[in-house]
Amino acid sequence: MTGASANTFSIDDLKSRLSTKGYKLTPQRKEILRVFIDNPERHHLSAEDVHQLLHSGESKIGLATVYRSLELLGSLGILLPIEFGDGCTRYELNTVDPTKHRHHHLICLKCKKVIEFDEDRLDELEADIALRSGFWITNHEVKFFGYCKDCQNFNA
Amino acid sequence: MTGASANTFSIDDLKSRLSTKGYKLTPQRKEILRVFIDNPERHHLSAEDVHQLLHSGESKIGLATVYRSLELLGSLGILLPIEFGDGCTRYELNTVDPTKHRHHHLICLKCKKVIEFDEDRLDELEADIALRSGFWITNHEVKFFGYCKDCQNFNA
DNA sequence: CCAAAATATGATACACTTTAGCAAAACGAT
DNA sequence: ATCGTTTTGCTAAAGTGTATCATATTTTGG
Repeated sequence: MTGASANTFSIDDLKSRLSTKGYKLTPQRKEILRVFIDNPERHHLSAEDVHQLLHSGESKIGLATVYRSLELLGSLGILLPIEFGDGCTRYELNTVDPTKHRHHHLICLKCKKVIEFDEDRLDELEADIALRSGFWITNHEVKFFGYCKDCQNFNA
Repeated sequence: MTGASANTFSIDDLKSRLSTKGYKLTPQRKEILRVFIDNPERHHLSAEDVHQLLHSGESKIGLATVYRSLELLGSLGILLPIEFGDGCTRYELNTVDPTKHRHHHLICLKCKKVIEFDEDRLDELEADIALRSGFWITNHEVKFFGYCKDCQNFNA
């Protein structure tokens, strides 16, 4: 037990996932994954965010490496990319258990606040769509747009 | 009746929506909306797409104006912005009837094909989330990622 | 443990989408 | 028709992400 919750990935998971696909375990990749593991409250991190967080320590990982590593970790299913329409791709830790329900995002159109909502309820719809379309669905993404409690009084 | 389906916006709708908010009706804005109305089979248009389609005619509308108009039409609820993760914001015509169910998008991770699925079934979930979070939800967006019929045999 | 082969990194230049700034033109109300 | 305001078009520039390539590191096989 290395300290990570049983619900998310650990550095050990990283090692095995990399090696089975022929990728190498480098200190940079470890550090980048650690940023996500060690900052459970700061998810939705962009490449620039990760780069800054790393450099606030004593790391000197190049920005290009951050971009490449995030994409790699995404392709391994360790991170999930999300787009909030703010001009950059953000990532969050995936859950280890693939049967686990996903969460949705509510995005305030005024203050840009993003809050999470822990309920899925899309299994039935997903199964139906897969059946009718012939798609093999591997993931889904749901976003609700609107105005949060603090902002909804100020819209004409 | 100007020829547009009763389900989508017409140039007349554009005029009234603009004037009630103090915006002006310009030929550029009319032409840009017309691109969407006249190309029902080509939706999911990016600013660059619209610019190209306009210039394949005899129009010489500047790219910056296209960007500004798309954002304006989006804020008026005439167009809906969508992000497919291909590096640009795309737009599609909104439906006039706000109670009309929205459609979802299935995105093939291999060939990048986007197909639409005409079923919503999120009303209950949306109402539940609105109640619990205090959000006033104005829109939602659902995307399913996976592999289409043609591509799902080639993934290890 | 060492050496060779393959992969990864870092720095920089580059591509691409989108925004900002400003002078000139166009809209619409009087 | 005139005036005030908005809009356009051009161009420069910001910002995110990718390509290149020499150098460094990891892994594998001896």
